[in-house]
Amino acid sequence: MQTSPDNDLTTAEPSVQASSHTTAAFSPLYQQIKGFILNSLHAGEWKPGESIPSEMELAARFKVSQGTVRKAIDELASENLLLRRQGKGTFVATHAEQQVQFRFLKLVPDSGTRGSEGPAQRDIIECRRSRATADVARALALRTGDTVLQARRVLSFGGSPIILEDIWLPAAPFKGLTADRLANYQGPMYALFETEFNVRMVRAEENIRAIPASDVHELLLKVKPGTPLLSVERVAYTYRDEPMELRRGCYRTETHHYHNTLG
Amino acid sequence: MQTSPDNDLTTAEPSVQASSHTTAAFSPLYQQIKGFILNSLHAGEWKPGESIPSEMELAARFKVSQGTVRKAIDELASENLLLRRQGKGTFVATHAEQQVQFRFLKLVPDSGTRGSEGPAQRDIIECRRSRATADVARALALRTGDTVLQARRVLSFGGSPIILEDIWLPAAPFKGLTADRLANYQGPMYALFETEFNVRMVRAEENIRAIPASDVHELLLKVKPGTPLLSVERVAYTYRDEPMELRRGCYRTETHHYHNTLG
DNA sequence: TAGTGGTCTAGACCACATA
DNA sequence: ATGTGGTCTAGACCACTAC
Repeated sequence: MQTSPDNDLTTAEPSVQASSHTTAAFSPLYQQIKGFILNSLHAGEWKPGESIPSEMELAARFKVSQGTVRKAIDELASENLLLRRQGKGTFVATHAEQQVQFRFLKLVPDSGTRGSEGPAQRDIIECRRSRATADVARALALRTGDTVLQARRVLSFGGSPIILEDIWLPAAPFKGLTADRLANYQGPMYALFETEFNVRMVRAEENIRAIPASDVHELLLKVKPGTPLLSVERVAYTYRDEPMELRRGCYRTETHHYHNTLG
Repeated sequence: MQTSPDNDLTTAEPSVQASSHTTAAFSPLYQQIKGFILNSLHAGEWKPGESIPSEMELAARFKVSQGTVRKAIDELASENLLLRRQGKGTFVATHAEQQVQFRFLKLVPDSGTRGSEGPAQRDIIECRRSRATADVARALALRTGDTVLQARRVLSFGGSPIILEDIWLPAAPFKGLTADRLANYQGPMYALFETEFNVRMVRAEENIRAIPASDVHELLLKVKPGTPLLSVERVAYTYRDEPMELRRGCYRTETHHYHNTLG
């Protein structure tokens, strides 16, 4: 069986495991189901916040048992791509929820919890289209000179400027995003990407160093030149491991620290 | 059924889910199995590197189906406490394996892979018994003044001193560990803890900041005072979430960086 | 050949949410 | 009352490892 006519989805259905010959191309059924679900997520068929079909329905659609679908969903849930809610259904994870609001921001105040300082203040310093330099292009899998959107902003907590961030986005996937829209948007930036451009950040890599503050930092973060700052370079990826954002942050760590858990 | 006489284990068997009344004390069978396995690991019944009983045997022992045991083991494997090897069995994870040698060290060279600079050199600067200060006691869940083992060492890569580490261990669980033994031991420190003291580090929390180098750093890391360094404070935990090690590291980040993955 | 973990199924019952 | 995900079972077959 390759495809079934009663399947209303436009994408190709995963072919059922061929147990007649044990070649190297073997892939477990549940992995194929998982790949199919990933495709649908990537295609935007099910949007962040929405529910996906029930396990029973997916099982019927793929002509496998509920347990096999369950195992595929289990893995996607453990990767934070899906969210299971007993009695309600399985939902596409989103950055818009309060819980996962700061899933990618590891800087926390030394005392108190996040948010105990009141709401963060965000000041856009700069926002424009530009050309990718060699290192920006490499991080975003572009070519040098390709158009990118660039933004610079300062995040303040408790009235003090703590974070200076430079952000680069590839222009193509964010077609229609104006500097103005970015500057005026209130709310999590990753939520904007989801709702307006169907770009969901699912994973990120960060490289961290200690660097001395420059004149720019003195101006924007109100620190003396030479003050040690945490330099955090982040590349965020979407469903298919496509790099979609480069972010370079400079964190003041006199009153905050970067918290990490090692499993 | 509470316990069965044919169970040869000394520890209490998990009581089977009481489905007759749905109280708040409900806990799934597989969670109880998981707890039992955790107990055995904590008690040192199965040692790091050894295999645990097969799924079938555990299922028979607990009088549950293989699938229920499998789910318990699945979770423990995903938490890196157990390691499954198809055809061979399930093994207690260990820090002695080459793969997971540096599971807790996130500092990597900017170019090349870890180890491309040749083997790390470790120089013990100091190693002695002392009394816990207030902050050390708090981190290790001790009382101020309790005896701790303290060590200071420098790690060099490619001939350059990169890391200065101060390590504190509670004296009680490491009874018999002499400063001499620590200083002369070759190999991963966490492997020594496992084999000699049945203390396995399964999890750690790190708090990171940027700090200026002091005179001590100038002496031991060969940097100018004021040079930004990465300050990494780590508390490592064993099976029952007991804090067992406090480690304060200062990393030079001119040629290395701290790498982190955000899920 | 035997034993291990890995996949898959079919069906039962439970807990939770909603109508 | 119905539908969802959560747990548990019993059994089949496959893939890998070791003897």
